Order: sequence, then C-alpha cells, then structure tokens
Amino acid sequence: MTIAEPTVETAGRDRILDEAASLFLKQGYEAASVRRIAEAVGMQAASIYHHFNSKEDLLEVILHRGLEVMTVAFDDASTATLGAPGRERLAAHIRAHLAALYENGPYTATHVTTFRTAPESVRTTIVPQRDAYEALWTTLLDDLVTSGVLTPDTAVGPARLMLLGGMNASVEWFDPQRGSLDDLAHLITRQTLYGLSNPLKD
Amino acid sequence: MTIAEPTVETAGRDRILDEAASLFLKQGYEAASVRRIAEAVGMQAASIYHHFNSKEDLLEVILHRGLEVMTVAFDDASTATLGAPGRERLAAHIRAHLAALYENGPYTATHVTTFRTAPESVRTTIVPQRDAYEALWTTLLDDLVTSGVLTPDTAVGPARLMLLGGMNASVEWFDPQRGSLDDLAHLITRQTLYGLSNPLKD
DNA sequence: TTGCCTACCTACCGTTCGTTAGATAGGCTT
DNA sequence: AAGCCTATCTAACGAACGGTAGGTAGGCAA
Repeated sequence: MTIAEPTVETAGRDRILDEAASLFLKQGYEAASVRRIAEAVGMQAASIYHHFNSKEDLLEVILHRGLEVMTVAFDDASTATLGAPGRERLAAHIRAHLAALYENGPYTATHVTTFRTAPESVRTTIVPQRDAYEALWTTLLDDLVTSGVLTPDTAVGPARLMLLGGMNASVEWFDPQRGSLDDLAHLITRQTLYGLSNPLKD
Repeated sequence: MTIAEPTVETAGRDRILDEAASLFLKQGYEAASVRRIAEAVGMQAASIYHHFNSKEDLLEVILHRGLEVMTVAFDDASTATLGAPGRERLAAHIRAHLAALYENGPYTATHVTTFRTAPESVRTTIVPQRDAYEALWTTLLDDLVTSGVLTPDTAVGPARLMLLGGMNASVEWFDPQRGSLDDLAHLITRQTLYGLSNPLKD
C-alpha cells in the first residue's frame, strides 16, 4: 500500500491528518480541538480550514483512510496466500489486520476507536465502505467453512464480529513498542482456531 | 404515592447518573454536555452541581459504579458455581460479565467505552479498582489452568485481555433487544474454549 | 411558628469552541 | 516584470461550554 510520499503540495495536509488522527485516537474526537491539532502541526487553527472544510470533514477523511489501510492490507494478504492452506490464509489476514492497526499510521486505530461515537453524518458517509470491508471477511470465513477448515456449524456472522472485535480491542492493551506483532497475530490465530481448552482433558 | 419510589434524597441523583451514563455511552464524555444531561433529566444545568462537584466527578462516579456492577456480578457467579466443573465456572463468569454489560443499567457499558479517553485524573482514580477486577479474572484463569481445564501452556495474561476485550467489544454490535444474552454467552464460551477449527479435519 | 435544609431555580461569569474574513509573503507561470 | 496561486497569518464572530452566585419554595424539626 502506498501512503503518498509527502509531496510538496500535500505535506501540509498530510501532517494535519497525522496529528489529527493521533489526537483523535488519544483523546477522542470532541476532546481534540482544532486549535490543539493546529498547535501539534505547528500552525494556526484557521490554517486548517485551507485544507479541510470543517472538523467533521477532517474526521471523515481520517476514518476513510483508516478503512483504506485495512482494505489494502486485506487484499495484499489475499494475493500473498492465493492457493495456500486455509489456516495459513486466516493467519495472514489476521496478521494483516493487526499490521493495519499498528504499523501503518494511526488511521486504522483511530477508525476503530472513534467510529462508534462519531457524528451521525460522518458515520452515515463511512458505513458503506465499512460494510464492504466486513464483507471481505465474511467471504473469507465462508470459504474456510466450505473448505472444511472451520467447523460446518460455524455462525460466520458472530464469528466475524468476535474476531474483528477481539483484534480491535487489542488497541486498549497492546503496545507495538513493547510486544511483537507476530506474537500477537500468532496468539490470536491460535486462540481463534483452537481455543484455550485442554485437549487432553476431555 | 402508592408506588414504591426511590428514596427522596437519592432519586434526583440517580436520575442524573442514569441519564449521564446513557449519554456518555452514546456520544462520549466530551460530546455530552452538562446542559444536555440536565435536559434529559428535566432540570437546569446548574442543578446538576447540587449533586456533583464537577462533570469529571460525575464521570468518576459512573465509572466506579460500572466497575462495581461488574465486580458484584463476578462474585455472584463465583459463589453460584463453587465446586462446579471448571468449564461451568468459566461459562458462568462469562455470562455474568455480559449481564453486567447489558442487564444492569448503562454503567458497565459506559465504563468500557469511556475509560480509555477519560480525563487522566479520572482514569488515575479508577485504575486500582480496575486492576482489582482484572485480578479476579487472572485468579479464575490461573485456577482453570492449574486444574487442567485450560491447556498448560496458556498465557493467562493475554488470554484474559482477549476474553475481556472480545466481550467488551460486543457493545459495538450486540443489541440485547434483538439477540439473546444466553446465546451470546454460550457463543463466546464455546469459541473461547474450543475455537472455530474443524476437529474432523486435522 | 420559626428556622433550617434540601433541591431546585434564574442569571451570569470567563473560557473555549468551530469557523470566517481578509491580509500577506513567497513561489510559479507567462 | 506582472499576475496569480498556495499556504499561511491575525483578528474576530457568535455559540456553547463548565461552573458560580444567590435566590426561592416546600418539607421537617424545634
């Protein structure tokens, strides 16, 4: 995925997006004022409005980008594991979603933490794209059920929600500076597939 | 006046807490203004300050109560399953945590959605109590590992975070009006213990 | 009956909010 | 050199914010 190189004419805009996303992530959308965002960038609040029509607009672009990062990561994982065994494909997509959360800027993390309380007009705009991302996962899990990798009685809808919810919830406790993302991905993959139960004690 | 009412001196205060928690849950702490909370209760904004010292104070009481609801639910589940098989105990505690989220007012749900972005002073005050609740889960999971119900190589810390994270994440999609809480509890218990993998295809 | 206390009210404070208007400085195009 | 465009600035607007001061009505206790 190509997050645009800061070209001369977009550097200011991207700086604003970066700082705004970080502040939305840390403090929430309402608590992060336009003035504080501007201060983090190193400009005046009014200058933000040269690049964005409103604060809601700014949030919308950030949520959109977060979703784009996720989607690109998913598609990359799909092409990288074409024809691979089902469990490998699942592992790759879990790892890809976590990488979107922790390795490609604050956009995806901001998306998952901010979407629920975003202004309704923003949410409405984002929803279709969000549904599209969830549909990718539904298709993947459907495939895995059909090919017998997952139990035939898997309720794909709830399973998808729990898997994504579990991964997203990790933003509350996982620190990519201290923990290994591969370890986290492996842990989640393993727990999702096999659970915690002791197979020896049935 | 034949209807049993809350005591005179706490009715107003509890009404405020209920409405504030609901608004914090729906819109977030910053977005829910004192004036809107007061309007929902049916009083003037200034009257809130007869019952609470500040808006932060209000949030602190709500987060505290949310944690209390969880803790009581956990303890009830513990006493109800004393001596029961390990998997039953786990199931009961999962069901109890979900009941705290969905069946005992908006306090617990508000806690899990609001804590991360709460003002730092509030978070600092709440943290010890929060650690105590997590310690209850650590003890439970440790017991289950020791007694052989969970695999001996279970990493209890991450397992606890993922289980709680997964349950809490359900507030983003689970609607207790439409879905059965028992079904949800069963689903999470089953997926936590056994995963999604098809045991026939090994 | 007097006096106090609780639970609210009206009125208002200073601050911060998102946002707009208009100016300016520097670079690119012609 | 002239003109324009981009990115920023200063200054300010009205609205909403959290919070305070002081008043009042009604119940309860002496």
